Amino acid sequence: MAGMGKQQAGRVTPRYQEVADAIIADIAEGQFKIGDMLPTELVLCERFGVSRFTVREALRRLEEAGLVSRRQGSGTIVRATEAYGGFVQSVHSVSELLQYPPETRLHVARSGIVKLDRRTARQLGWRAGEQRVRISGVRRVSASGAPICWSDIYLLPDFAGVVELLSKQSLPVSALVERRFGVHARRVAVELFASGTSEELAEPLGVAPGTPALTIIRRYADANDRLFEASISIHPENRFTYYIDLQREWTIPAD
Amino acid sequence: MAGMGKQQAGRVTPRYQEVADAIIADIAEGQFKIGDMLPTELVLCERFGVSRFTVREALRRLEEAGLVSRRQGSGTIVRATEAYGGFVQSVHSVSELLQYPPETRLHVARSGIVKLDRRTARQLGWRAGEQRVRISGVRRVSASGAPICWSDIYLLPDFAGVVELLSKQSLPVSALVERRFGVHARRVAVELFASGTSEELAEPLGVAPGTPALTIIRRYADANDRLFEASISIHPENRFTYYIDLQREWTIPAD
DNA sequence: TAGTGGTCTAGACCACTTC
DNA sequence: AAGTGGTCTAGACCACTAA
Repeated sequence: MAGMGKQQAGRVTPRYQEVADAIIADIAEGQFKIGDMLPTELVLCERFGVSRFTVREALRRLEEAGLVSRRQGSGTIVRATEAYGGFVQSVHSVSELLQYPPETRLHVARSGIVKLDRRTARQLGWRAGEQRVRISGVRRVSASGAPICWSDIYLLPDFAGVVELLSKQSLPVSALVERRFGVHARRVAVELFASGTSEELAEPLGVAPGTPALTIIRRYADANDRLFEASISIHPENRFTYYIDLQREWTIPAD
Repeated sequence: MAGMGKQQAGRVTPRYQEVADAIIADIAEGQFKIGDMLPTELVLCERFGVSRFTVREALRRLEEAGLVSRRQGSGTIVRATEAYGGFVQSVHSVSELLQYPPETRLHVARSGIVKLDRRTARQLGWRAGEQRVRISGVRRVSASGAPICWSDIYLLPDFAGVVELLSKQSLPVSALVERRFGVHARRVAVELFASGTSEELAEPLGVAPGTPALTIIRRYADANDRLFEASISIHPENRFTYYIDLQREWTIPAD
C-alpha cells in the first residue's frame, strides 16, 4: 500500500542512518574494498527492507563523507575506507581573513602608480615592469597607538578608484574592490615568513632596524584566476599573531 | 494519480534546480530579507506546481549554500542574501598541515618528562606544573643540510611510547599518536608570529642570536576537546614559508 | 537492450515548535 | 491543537552506461 509511513513510534535514529552505519561497518570490516562496487540501490532496499528513498538518503551521506561515489548508469563505487577526512579552515569573509581587529585602521602614507621591480613582481606573482596602483601605510588601533604593521597594497590600474573610498571607509581594500567594481575574490593565497625590519620601515613602525618581523603576502584572484590584488605586510614582533583554526572535515560516528 | 513521473522528456535542468533558482532570485531581489521566513514547503509546492520532494530538494541546496536554515516545527528562515560564501582552506592530512617537505626529518636532540613552567604552559594552553613528555630537536632536509627549524613537541604522559617509534619512522608525531594510540586530532589550532632566535637555539640552528624567526605553535585536540599534543617550532628567516590557500566555499551561479 | 542511478509524484505518519 | 519540517513508502519515468 502506497504512502504507508511505516516509521516506528519513538524512533530515535533515522532508518537511513542505520543503513548508512551498516554499510560503513561493512566497508570498515573489509567486506568492500576501495574500488569495489556497492550493491545496487534495489538490492540494498531488499537487504535492509526499506524503500529506495531511505537507501538513497543513506548513500547520499556516504557520498558526502567521501566514502563512495555514484555514477548514473554505472553504479556506486567505494572510494575510501577511512573514517576520517581532512581538515578545513573556515573563514567567513575577507575581513576575517585579514585577521586585523575591526577597530584598527589603515593610515595611508602614500599612494600612486608604480612600475613593479623584479623582486617585488616575483614576490607578488606578477611580471616585472607592469604598472600597478600601490597604497602604502601603517595599520594602527587608534591614531596614536603603536603600528601593527606596514602594508604595501598593489592593485590593477583599473581599480585606482578605491584610493578615494579608502579615506572614507575603513574597510579592507579587497572589500572596497568588491563593492566598487564587482570583482570578487575567489581564491586567496596567504604566505607567512620571517624577516627583519628594513631600514626604511624601522622609523614608521617605531622599532629598531633588523627587529624580527612576520611578513605576510596575500594574493587575491578573481573567478577567472586573474590576480587583481596583492599585498605585503610587515609585522614587528609582539604586535600581531596569525591564527588558523582547523576542524576535521567530517568524522564517521564511532561504532 | 500516484507515481506518475511527470518529468518532461529532454529536460536538461532538474525541476528542483529551477525552483531553487527562482527562490534565489527572490532573495536577491529583496522579496525576502535576512531573518524573513520563507513560505512553507506546502505553499511552495502549490506555487511551483511540484511535489514536496522537489521543493525539499531545492531547499536542501539553498541550505547547503548557507542561504537558508530550516528547523523542524518552526520553518525556513533566510540567513544570507549574498551569492558568495566564505573561504575554506583544505588540508587533507596531518602531514600536509605541518607543511614540511616529506624528505625532511626530525632529528631528536633530547626527550623526556618535563614539568611545564608558567610561560610554556600559557603558550601551549595547559596549566603550569603539569607533567608532559617533551621531544626536542631540529628538522633537516638531510643529515647534513641546514636545519629548517627547532621543535619542542609536548605530549600527554600516556603517549610516551611514541618516542621509540620516532626513531624508526619519519612520520609527524601526531600521526604516530594516531597510529599507536588511536587518538585522532579533531581540531588543530595554528598560531604564527615573529620572534628572535634565542641564545640557546642559535647554535643548533646555525644562526646568530637574535636572527629573525617565524615561530609556529600548534595545538592538537581530540574528539573530546582534550589537548593531547602541542608544539613550538622556531624557523629562522629564509628557511621556511607557511602557505595557506583559501578557496571560495561556494558561489551561486550567475543569473 | 538491460540495468544503473537521477528525478519526481502522491500520500502518510512523525517529532518538534508555537499558539 | 494546529502547523512546521523530518522521515518514509510505493511506484513511475528518465538519462546514462555498459554489454
